[in-house]
Amino acid sequence: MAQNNFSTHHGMVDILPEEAAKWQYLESLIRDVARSFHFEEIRTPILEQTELIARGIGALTDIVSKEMFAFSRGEDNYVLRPEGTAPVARAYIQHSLQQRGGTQNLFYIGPMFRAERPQKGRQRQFHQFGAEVLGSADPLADAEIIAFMMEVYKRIGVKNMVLKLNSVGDPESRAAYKTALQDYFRPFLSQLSEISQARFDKNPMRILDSKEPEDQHIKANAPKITDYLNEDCSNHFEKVKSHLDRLGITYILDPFLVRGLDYYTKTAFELTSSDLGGQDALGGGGRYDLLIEELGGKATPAVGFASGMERLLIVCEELGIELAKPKSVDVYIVTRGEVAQAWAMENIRTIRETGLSATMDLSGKSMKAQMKDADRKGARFAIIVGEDELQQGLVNFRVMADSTEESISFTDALAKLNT
RNA sequence: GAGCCUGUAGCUCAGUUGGUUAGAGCGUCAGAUUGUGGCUCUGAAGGUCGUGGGUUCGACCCCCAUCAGGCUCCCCA
Repeated sequence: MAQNNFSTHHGMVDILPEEAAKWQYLESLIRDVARSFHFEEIRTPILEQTELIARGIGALTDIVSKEMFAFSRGEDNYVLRPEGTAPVARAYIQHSLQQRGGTQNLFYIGPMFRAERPQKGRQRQFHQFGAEVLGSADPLADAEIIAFMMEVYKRIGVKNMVLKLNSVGDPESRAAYKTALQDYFRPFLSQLSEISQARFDKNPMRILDSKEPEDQHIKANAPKITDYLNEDCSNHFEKVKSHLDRLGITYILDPFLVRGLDYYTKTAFELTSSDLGGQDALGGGGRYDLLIEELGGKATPAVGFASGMERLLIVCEELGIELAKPKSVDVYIVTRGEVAQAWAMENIRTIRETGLSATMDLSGKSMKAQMKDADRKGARFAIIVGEDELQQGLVNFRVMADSTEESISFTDALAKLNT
């Protein structure tokens, strides 16, 4: 044991081989869904300019005000990206992706960073997969994004999910609503929780999001934003709902659903699971028609979602969904003596070239130990060679499952492997 | 950032009111089987008892701090 025990930083974990196999499965499933929806992958840097995140997500949000991993180097300010949408929007502008024509239907999978206090389902480095449709104001895009998200969970077999849907309106609708909300809450101001009181002036909509017990009965009768939507927002919302109905995607309307990022307009949604515990959001998203303009691009309507990989894994664990079968190797070459080791090192390539997986002992263990290793690795066949066999031009070909073994040429063994 | 709970081998856990060399199962490695896995038997390795202080003749056990994890908030993925 080393004297210095290094470990991962607070809230950051290693993904060990058994876990990594599950990740590979989930990632490939997500890629399959992306392929069938014909969304193209985009990979953006993990470090972005701090100002991009602050401007995109909103300086007053929790993420920007207290959860960023940021540092400076010379003149430049770096931040580990806390979410994926602002970077994708930045890339869209930087590379003039609208020039590719049509809407840009993009997806991503990757690590995100937020300096929150870790707990189950919440880490400082976590992973999201998400998708964006950039360049469409049509409710079709909202429906497509939600359908994409739901398809991932459907293919995995996740149950007990609730899709919450709301519209947070546009600036005009929101201004009217904000006034109505403040008028409603003002008489109760002293009874509200401290947090909610602080939100009263700047962002009264967030009061609706409160889980503080003293706020619940007060907010229960608060005006609903859906009653304050202007005609454009209202029509949009109705069309999103009817598209979802047509797709057979069930949802519940949650007039108090307010998301924590400033850039949302119109559609907002969140997918929650009762199998998650305290951190119950599997994913969420919405429309952000003003973000790209805010970041300096041409006004471009867009909609997207983001989902947590770790939370998806927790849900699968809770539901007993098997994500990864035990990995096994096709062929294990067991050797005795240096001549045989050298022969194996050279000829294992031939097996691999046929498309089968093959491995051998790399540490000079006894044959018994090699056999045990072959068993542990789930080898279907063992090819056992020593100097005697090599002199006769033969190998021992063993079928592990039934322990049958025959002495044949390596060429014949190769033929048998592929039957 | 706040409150509560937990922290003993790689893993899951024992450890008697504080009392000598801290245990088990699983796993790992080796032997029984001088060239052959899964079962069985035998043996070995593996622990600064999360870390650092303090109390005490003596601390895995009591106290404080700290780190890490869990739960509830906050908030989100």
